[in-house]
Amino acid sequence: MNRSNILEVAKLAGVSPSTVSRVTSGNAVVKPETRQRVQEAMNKLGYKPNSAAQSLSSKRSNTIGMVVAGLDGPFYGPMIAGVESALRERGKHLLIASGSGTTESEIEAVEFLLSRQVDGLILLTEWLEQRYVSDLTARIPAYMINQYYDGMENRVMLLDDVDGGYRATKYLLDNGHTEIACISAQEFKQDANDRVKGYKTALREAGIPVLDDLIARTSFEVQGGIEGMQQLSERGANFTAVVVGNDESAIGVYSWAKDRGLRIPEDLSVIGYDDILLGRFLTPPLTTMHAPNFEMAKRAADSAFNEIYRKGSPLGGSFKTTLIERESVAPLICEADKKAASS
Amino acid sequence: MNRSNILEVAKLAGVSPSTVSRVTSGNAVVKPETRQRVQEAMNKLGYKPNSAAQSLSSKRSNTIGMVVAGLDGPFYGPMIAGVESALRERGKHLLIASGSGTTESEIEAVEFLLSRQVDGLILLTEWLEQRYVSDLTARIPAYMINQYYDGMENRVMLLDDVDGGYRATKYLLDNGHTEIACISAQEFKQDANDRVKGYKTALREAGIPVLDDLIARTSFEVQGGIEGMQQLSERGANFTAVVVGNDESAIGVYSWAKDRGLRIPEDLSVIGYDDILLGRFLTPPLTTMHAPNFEMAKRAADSAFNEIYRKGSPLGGSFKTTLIERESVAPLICEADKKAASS
DNA sequence: CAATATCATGAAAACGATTTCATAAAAGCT
DNA sequence: AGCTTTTATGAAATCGTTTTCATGATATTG
Repeated sequence: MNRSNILEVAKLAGVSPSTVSRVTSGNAVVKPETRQRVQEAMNKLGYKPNSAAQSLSSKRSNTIGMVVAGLDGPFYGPMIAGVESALRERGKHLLIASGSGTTESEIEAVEFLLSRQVDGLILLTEWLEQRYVSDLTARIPAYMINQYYDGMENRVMLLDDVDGGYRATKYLLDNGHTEIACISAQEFKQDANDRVKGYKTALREAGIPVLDDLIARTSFEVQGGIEGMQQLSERGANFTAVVVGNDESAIGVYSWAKDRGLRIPEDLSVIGYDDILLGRFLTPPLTTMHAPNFEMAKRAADSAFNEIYRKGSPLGGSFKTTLIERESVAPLICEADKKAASS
Repeated sequence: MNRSNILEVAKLAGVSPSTVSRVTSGNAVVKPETRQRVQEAMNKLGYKPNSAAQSLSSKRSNTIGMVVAGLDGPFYGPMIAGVESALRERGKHLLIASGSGTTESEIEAVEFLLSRQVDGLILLTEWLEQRYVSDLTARIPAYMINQYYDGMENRVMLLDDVDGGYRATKYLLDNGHTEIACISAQEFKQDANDRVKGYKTALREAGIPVLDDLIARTSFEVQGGIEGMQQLSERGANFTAVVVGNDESAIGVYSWAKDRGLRIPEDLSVIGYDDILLGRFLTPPLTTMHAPNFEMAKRAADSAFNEIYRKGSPLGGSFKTTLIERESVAPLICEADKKAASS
């Protein structure tokens, strides 16, 4: 298979193995004509460096590990794709390990990757604790997507969830709604909190009092949407629109509404968050805040590459959502007013 | 980080490095009390074998490569999860590379993995050609999921698509439908062909003539469903139910139907294939044939492990779909008849 | 033009395991 | 008890690179 090694190449090119190594790794000066000869020899032999030997010798695995919280969610795909493509472009490898909804499983995934001597880590986790992550970053460069930890601002790709929540709510306000509910995930979730924060800000800014009764904290799953609506309705809350923490739970809201004979958007306007593939095919198509997941993942990978293999400085990033207008939000009042509001 | 090496462990345990190696790799006899001592030494030092050194020395990477056709589809997640979990349980690693809808990109992904010296390959590809795959399997053990290639029966995890297509159609027939259309993907797709084959068999068996006008071959994407319906309608075909090649294109059918004011299932019964997450949340929830993707992927990994690391013989597998009854199929005739048919 | 700085390369020592071969000790056999 | 087989271990070679150090050749400088 990979028959030829660096010695054969060296012999054929009439140089020493060291020189061949300098050519392949690219991080040393080689006289152009020598490089040329070596390259020809490599082509002729179909030489590919043995990566195990490279890793052993250089103490680098040329591999980045990625830990994802789970693999069945709708947005892990694009994120993995983002990291994979960025890394592959640069000849680096991606090792994936997935958790399964618990802190322990995520830690186990991290340790598994660590034992494989990855050069860096990209974390797309949900349950890791601040303390653990702090310790971890002392051992290895770790980049986080959409999860904030103290003291590592510059290795975090952060979606501006406050802004996202704010703009989602604003869109509803602009459509004439004033009684707006909010369903989001648990209090210990940073992103959930931020989205709620944006929701509150938008309301206050519009001079509308924030009522705790209109806020339900459940989870980011389909079931969370159902439970959220359940809670709101048990409290006897009145609202014409709801800002949902993510698209998956918006599906739950749809399902709850259907069971109750509530029409969307006529009886209830719904705005989601994430922009998952399927939102477009719900009935009605879901209006949502698009999260640039692929881009964030790509940036995390770029950033990791840059710091780890190019000795650049760590580079975080802040990303904004974009409003995707579809059909789950209806203006509360007449057309004329709507135009006035959006202008 | 991974400070300690095999020598330190050996010294602490009072044995030779060879013996430590025999303990860690587990494939040699070591006296129980010696093993015990070595294990204690390893624990005390927190020793983890350096996998690069292992690979270099043993000419094994302990890594299986997986090539997926893309990363955004709804079923890659579960499949990757299946492979990942099976491999991790056994201490092996998973390297992923993804294609992007072309033969070249898939080949590139394979070669990338090969250059990383993976010990085996799991292929979840769509565009690789018979010839290439034949050559490939001469170089490295490769397992296929849901894709059949000549001469490698025993390394293929095959979903019985003929049976699936048959049963989907049968279900429609049992519901009293006799004018049943079929939408599936291109002729060069094995799985698409098989599903159509099952459809035809069921029809014939029921004494219903198979009409080419009722069969549209487009693609397995949402757009494929839309185009399929378009074609059927342009031909002026009459039908009360449609067997769709997969759930994604069923979404297309839904969308086409909605645009035309066609109600599902009152005006048109639809049955899908795959059982993607979102089917449950469509309006109406999609009746479909569940494909055991996670299990197939897991089995592929088990099989690869067994052959590659345990010198077992290659092991293919055949899997059956299960009918998931939801609400997109309605009996064509009265309730009494339906009961009679299903009994 | 000598003295010095820079460049391009080679020799050889790691890197940390696995594995073959040899051998001493223990067990089995007649 | 002597001989053979089996079992458990160690010594040493090996895997294919990278990298440090040394060195000869070139270029630069006052």
